[in-house]
Amino acid sequence: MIRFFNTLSGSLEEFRPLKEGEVRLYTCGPTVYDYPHIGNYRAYIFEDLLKRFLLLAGFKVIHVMNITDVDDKTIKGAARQGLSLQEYTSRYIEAFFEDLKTLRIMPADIYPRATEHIPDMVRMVRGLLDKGCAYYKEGSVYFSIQKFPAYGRLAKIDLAELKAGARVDSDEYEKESVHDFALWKKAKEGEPFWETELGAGRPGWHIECSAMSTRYLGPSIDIHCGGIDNIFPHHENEIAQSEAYYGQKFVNYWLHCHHLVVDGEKMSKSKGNFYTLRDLLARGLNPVDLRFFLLSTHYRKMLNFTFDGLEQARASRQRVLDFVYELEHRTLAPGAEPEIQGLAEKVLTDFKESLADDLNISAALAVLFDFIREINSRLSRDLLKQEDAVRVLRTVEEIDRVLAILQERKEEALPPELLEKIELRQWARKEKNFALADAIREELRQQGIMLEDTKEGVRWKRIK
RNA sequence: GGCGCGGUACCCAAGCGGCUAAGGGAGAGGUCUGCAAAACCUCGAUUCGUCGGUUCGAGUCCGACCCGCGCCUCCA
Repeated sequence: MIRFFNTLSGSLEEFRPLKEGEVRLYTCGPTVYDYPHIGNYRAYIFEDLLKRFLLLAGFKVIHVMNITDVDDKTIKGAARQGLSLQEYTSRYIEAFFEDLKTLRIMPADIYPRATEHIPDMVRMVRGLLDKGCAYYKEGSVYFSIQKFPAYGRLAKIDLAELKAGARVDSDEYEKESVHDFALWKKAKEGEPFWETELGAGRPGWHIECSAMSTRYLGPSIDIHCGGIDNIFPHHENEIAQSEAYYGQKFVNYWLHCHHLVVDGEKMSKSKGNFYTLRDLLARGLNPVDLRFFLLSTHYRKMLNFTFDGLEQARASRQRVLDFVYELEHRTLAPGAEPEIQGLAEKVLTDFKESLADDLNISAALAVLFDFIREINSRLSRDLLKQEDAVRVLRTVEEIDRVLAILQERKEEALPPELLEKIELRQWARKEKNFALADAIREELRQQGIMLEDTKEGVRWKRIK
């Protein structure tokens, strides 16, 4: 049984897709006004874990992720640099896709862009106006939350308490009630706009997700994800629009990822306390280590980013890599031990079951590490045969369909002059000229190559 | 003020009423090795923010309190 924590009910629920064996997944994507920071990627990596788990569990997954390429920030950014909106955003879109690849995040099936779905949004806004759930005010269209009694259910916000008080709304447009939100914003001097039946203007932020998710996934979908900060008002508003328009339940399971914090404070653009993936790559970080770091803490738990934490993740992942390396390079006796097959099967089952429990990654990783220790132990006692090693490797690779933290298959080639040095060192060792041998090893270490002497011969790996 | 999250070993982190409180990192000792590295073995919280309560039995449920954080405004 698969269980997820549904923000809507505030509790764990058994997961049942609308259509047997298929999952319709919508995840809130980036607003492409800048390079995303690694906090943003925590959310995308959580969604990647979810998706990969569902695939491993045998579901067909239809995944849509939007790209917000028109909003206040993109408009401002483009204007500042004297670029067209499209020129400005295309850079960041490209960078985003590059980052996804770097972090081994599986691509969505469709990446709809707001600017390419204006008609869908207009149609919805028109419909909401017709139903009396929206109104015009000085050329803009607003959703009237009074017309949607369930408003506040997701965020558990009481409308009465939302009244006037608290904070000042920074929106520059006029509306009837403070918490009504813009569906369509009237064109402003010097800003991009679309000439539509609603008048000249551009869409509000929330409507795009409603329009684009229903466009590709239908009016009701299985899972909708995002960061915890999207709950209110973004997702609350999406529910209001979509359900008011279609008259049926919009999303069955809302899954939200907690924040990445740095020094105990939320990482965010406005606070300036953020790192982009590029920042970290420039520091020599291995992106897959970052992936593992972001992946290995449960998605509903706040994660504190520190370089020490990153180092711990690196070391932890290295243990898995060393294990795989060992299995691939050890010379073993032919045949198979009887218990290995059962053990491998149990590991896979336990791994899946752990994840089935609201993506309990800690438990899942514990299964993997227990397995590694068990096999290593047999390895050191010469209790593993050739066929066992193959089976164990296959199991780890199966697990890695979800984790995606293993080394790339291709063997990296070392420059010939380095290979020559390794040869020379082998000769020196044979001659018992250990001073020379150690000097060469040290020299290679300086160049980021670590040598290990094993019964099977020398092997090298990159450090860092 | 309202809503919500977290406080488990030196660090990260599972556990959601009951076998000896997972797992990873770091550390200590040992085995192997020319030396390293990796791996293996052993050690490491009589204790789970504090104080009460419920229970035969509580990190695990209830209450109060302390500490840290998030949302209520664009934000993953």
